[in-house]
Amino acid sequence: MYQEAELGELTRQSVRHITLDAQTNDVPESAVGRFVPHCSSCQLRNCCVAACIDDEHIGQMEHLVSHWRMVYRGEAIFRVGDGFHSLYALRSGSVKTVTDEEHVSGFFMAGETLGLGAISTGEYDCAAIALEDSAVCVIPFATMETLCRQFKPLQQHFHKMLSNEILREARQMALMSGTTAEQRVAAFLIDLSNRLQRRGYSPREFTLRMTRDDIGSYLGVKLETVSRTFSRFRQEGIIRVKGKHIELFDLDGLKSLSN
Amino acid sequence: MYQEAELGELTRQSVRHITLDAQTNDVPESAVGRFVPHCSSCQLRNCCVAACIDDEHIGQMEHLVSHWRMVYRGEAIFRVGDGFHSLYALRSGSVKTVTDEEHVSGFFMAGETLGLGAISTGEYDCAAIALEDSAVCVIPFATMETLCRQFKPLQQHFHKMLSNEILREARQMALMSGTTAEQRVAAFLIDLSNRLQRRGYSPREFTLRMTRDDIGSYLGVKLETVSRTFSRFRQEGIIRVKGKHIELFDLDGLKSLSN
DNA sequence: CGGAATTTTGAACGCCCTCAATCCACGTGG
DNA sequence: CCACGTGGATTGAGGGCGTTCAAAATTCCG
Repeated sequence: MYQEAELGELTRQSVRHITLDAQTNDVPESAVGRFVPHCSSCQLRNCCVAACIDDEHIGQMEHLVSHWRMVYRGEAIFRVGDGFHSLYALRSGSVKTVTDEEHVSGFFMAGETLGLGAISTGEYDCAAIALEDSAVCVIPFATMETLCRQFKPLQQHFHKMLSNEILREARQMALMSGTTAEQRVAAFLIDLSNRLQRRGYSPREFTLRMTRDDIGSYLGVKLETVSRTFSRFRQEGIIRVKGKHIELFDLDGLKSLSN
Repeated sequence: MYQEAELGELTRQSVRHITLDAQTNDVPESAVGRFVPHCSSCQLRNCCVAACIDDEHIGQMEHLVSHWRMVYRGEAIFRVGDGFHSLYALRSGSVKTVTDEEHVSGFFMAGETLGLGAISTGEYDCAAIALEDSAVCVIPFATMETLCRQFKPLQQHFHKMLSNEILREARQMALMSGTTAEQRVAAFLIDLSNRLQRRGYSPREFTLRMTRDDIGSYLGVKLETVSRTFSRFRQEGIIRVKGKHIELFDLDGLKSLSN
């Protein structure tokens, strides 16, 4: 039995502690939890920023995360051009990143980190938009650098996180160069399936949190092409799609299509 | 007056010091300079790994670079699957990176760093092939991490280098999504022009070190399309191409075409 | 329950790819 | 010095895949 892919327990039991920010923008500001979360008891500890720290030192990592924050569906964690001060570790929910020119550059789920592209310029190069109600841990970057100088395992893990983002994008570039729409859509579904499985969800049945337009933008094709490809896969008995709900009947078939 | 874009002086005056590696592979091994290069007197100091270090501490950075190495045209600095131990700072010449599936993922010139994608997995995810006779500084990664824990400016600069690579690829992905072949080729030429200008070369006239096939793979189009686009630009009086030699008559025109 | 947003499906078009022939630059050897 | 070979570049013709435009169906959400 797999757990349902929805807003995690952790965030919900803390909702009563939320304090609303007084200086709000014209845009409705998200609720902000001012209580420091506990990495040591976090369910995501194994796949998150602190994945490298052993039990002995995990206590010292609590300083890494200043607080956490709720982001409701459609709201932005950060926008293009915002000053960069923090990384964001996604605690629950899912998020897309979008460039200035409306190009979707990535989809993120629990345990993954947002904002790595902003380090070099000092401002975010893309906007991070919640695809469903989500919770993020706020990691002040200055603190991260300080701790990285003190804890070698954290430093090494952080370097791997950065490098991994480079790899992810390199793979995406290769995918978008010289492949058909069918291959891209198949690879997209396989990728989602893998990442959900690693988090304890079913790899064969899940809910797409993004629109066809988002998927198309991410894959470099039009939304109609995504829809048509889904339909073709369904006619071939490989998948079942009903709106955002999707079932993968033939994972191996999809994998062979993605090459 | 711009200097000619060719093998730099620095490497040539050191050629007499080259010692050939005794344990060579079946592949002819490149010459290896065993003498530690001097960052403090390097012409590339401003754009390279040690760009962040002030005069007071530059002496301590010499330990960062263990030695340098010649790589002749067509030779590999590293290959896919090779164990990752070092980063490579390109000292002179130019290099392309190629994935397993023959996809060209990047072109590099003097001062730029190769191998950042290998940190996360411990092996290189692409091959680095010299497009002309080139020289690279070898930077053992363990040393880099140690020095990053000791020198905050170096740590910050290194993080920016990693982040910058993320940005570069994100821009490339955006370029390859929803743009015409014409826009891609124009953007490619503008990018090359900018990077050459920053290095003191002419932004309006230079030599393409890579083939049309390389360019096409990098941009996600076929080599014939690259050739045709060059020809069209020439007919419109925007550029002049003769083989690998290229002149950009109308930089502003190209820039407006790339959007 | 109602209206907007999203998705699906159809038909025609166009950009880029494929296949193929020719041309050109360059290095090699006769 | 030129003939020759080879890899790269150019150009043409035709076809296919994804786009564009459009309309209908469905889903989602307040």
